[in-house]
Amino acid sequence: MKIATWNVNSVRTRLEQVVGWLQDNPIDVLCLQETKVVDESFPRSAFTDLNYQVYAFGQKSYNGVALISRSPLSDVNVGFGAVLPESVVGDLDEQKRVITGVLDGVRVVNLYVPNGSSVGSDKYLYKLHWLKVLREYLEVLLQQSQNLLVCGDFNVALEDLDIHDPKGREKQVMATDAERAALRHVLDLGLSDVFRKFNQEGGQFSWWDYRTGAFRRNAGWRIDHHYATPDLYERSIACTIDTAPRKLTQPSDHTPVIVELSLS
DNA sequence: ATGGCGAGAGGATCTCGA
Repeated sequence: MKIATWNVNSVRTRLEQVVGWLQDNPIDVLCLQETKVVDESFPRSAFTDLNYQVYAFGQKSYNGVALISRSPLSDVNVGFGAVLPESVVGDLDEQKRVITGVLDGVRVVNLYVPNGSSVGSDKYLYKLHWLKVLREYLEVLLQQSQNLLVCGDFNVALEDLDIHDPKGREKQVMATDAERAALRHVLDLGLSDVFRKFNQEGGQFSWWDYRTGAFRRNAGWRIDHHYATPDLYERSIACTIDTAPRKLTQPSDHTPVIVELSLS
């Protein structure tokens, strides 16, 4: 089973590239983030024409996640509110950042973690709170299934190895100790970074700023991740970053990360 | 320290991303 995560920065603007990539890479589930479109306007037919199923959870202008799956998914649900009480979720589901479904006994959780804007800002505090609630959310999912693949745009670089230039990173959003601690607390539930099982090198990134020619300089960050529960982690046989879409004209600033699981 | 670039909404120039 192959699953990919890709922050496309508007699925409508990127539609031709996403469909083209899917034709070249016929994977089982494609997890999209930053679709930036309400569900009624999601370009479904572009995917259903390729015999993929579409499950979308979007909003106007911002955020938005979707699952594009070759086979129908079971038990699809959206938002933290699907499993957590309103007293915990509050208004967090107003931003569409969570969608999940099950394929062949694997629960795929597709996340778009808040960016956090700048350290100490309201959005930064929102991000830290969101990660706290994420832990509670995954804790409930783990009671239902021992096979979780949690992927998406985490907007956190866990190690200095995941940043092209970690100098001054403690003042930099996506790399502060508080963000790393919040994500590690989530992972302490028993989730492991599949990419690092196969690759311990630096210089391996999934996002490059549009500005200052960052991609040409490989001045990137590895912030798009696949995390797996122990059995799935054991069964993972590859995890790769495909930089090809980032080289196209008018690209997303992120590129796909693909995981392969051997479930036989 | 600041801005660089790009998308969406709306119809000039904002907000937001990371």
